[in-house]
Amino acid sequence: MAGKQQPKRPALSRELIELAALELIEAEGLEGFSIRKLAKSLKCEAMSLYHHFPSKAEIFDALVDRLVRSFEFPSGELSPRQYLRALAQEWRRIARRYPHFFPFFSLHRLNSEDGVALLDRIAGALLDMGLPQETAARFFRVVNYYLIGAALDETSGYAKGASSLHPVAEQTIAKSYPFLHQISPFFADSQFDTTFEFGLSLILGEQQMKL
Amino acid sequence: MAGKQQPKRPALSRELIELAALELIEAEGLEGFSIRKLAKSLKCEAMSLYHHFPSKAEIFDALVDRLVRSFEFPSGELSPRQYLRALAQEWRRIARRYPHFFPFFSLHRLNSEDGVALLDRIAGALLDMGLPQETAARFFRVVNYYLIGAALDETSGYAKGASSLHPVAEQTIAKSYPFLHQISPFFADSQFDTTFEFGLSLILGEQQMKL
DNA sequence: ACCTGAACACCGTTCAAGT
DNA sequence: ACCTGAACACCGTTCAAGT
Repeated sequence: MAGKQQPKRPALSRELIELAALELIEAEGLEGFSIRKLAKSLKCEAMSLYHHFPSKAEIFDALVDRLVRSFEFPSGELSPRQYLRALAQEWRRIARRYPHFFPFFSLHRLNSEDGVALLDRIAGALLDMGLPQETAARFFRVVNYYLIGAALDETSGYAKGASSLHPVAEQTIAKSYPFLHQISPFFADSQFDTTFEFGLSLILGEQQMKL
Repeated sequence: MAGKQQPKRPALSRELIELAALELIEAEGLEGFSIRKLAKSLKCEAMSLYHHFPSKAEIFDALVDRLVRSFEFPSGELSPRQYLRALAQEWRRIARRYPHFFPFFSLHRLNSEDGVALLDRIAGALLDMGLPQETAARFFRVVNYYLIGAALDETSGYAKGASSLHPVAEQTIAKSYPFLHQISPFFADSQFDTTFEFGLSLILGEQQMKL
């Protein structure tokens, strides 16, 4: 009724741009993402986005923070091991929710305000378990190394990841690489959970390799 | 003496191009690399490179294979644990030799002929230790996850990696994030070796977390 | 066989301008 | 305040051509 004309689309906002960016990345991959495509998906000009973010890097930074803030801490009465397992599974959940963005996320230092808050809370949980500072620090990092490697494998690894342009055929492996062939069934996607738990139980000291 | 004119520079070859590419990547970073800059560093036109490699992706593939072939297996009388430690250190050596290229390397499946040969040889070593196929397979992957996470941290992590564009100041951490502040001295570069060995000893079953 | 230069379809970003 | 369009300095790659 008002004389004002209705806009064809909702006004842009950081929130809207971030959500569209994540969607685009998950649809097209990190390489397939561009500011210009993002603008198209939002039905605006590429330059309009610069009113809300000063650069592409700032958009990606905001996405890292968004993932960080989505981290949900376990609640309830949990033993230290149960708590650590829950943290690990939460990490995996985020990786699997954003498989294409995850490599960027995991190579990024978490030294923004949101990132530091997350790290501080995890550090607090480890110290709360009674671990000495040095042990807590080293263990924090060791578990993190494992989670990053595992999540990268799950999201961009064996089956889905960047392949060689000249991959060796399965039959060639069967014929010429007998050791790899013997163990390769356990490298299937369906084996991920079991392998992940195995490694976690080694690191958490619930089981020990006999070598 | 011959009538033939001397060329201003040696003829291009895959070898020459690969070495120059690695040098450029380590000098400028993965993002800073381009076919055009590579050509400039070789004093030729960008298009000349296409006579030797059909695409940029093929060059990167060749670099992955080059790193794979540079992997040196331990020799001499070694216990299983010593052998595994030597493999881990060799992985680290390569990561540190090519810190800028390493993230690309570690996100790439090793399913080229050279890659598969490397994986097969490592698989053979694990089976040789008497590990059952399933254990060998899962352990292979678990150690690999750890090595990838650790090497990424060492080459592009805490101190050197892609930072937030709005990093939190050290003093702010000291004031507002007490848990992180307590453990952060152990996150220094100088602590890498000790932390790395700690995690490795957990995974190799030489020591167990008490939680 | 080996290399070149112009051209094409993309990038991120600057700038000056429009409402 | 919010958005636009032309332009700039880059990309990887195709194509037709030069020796």
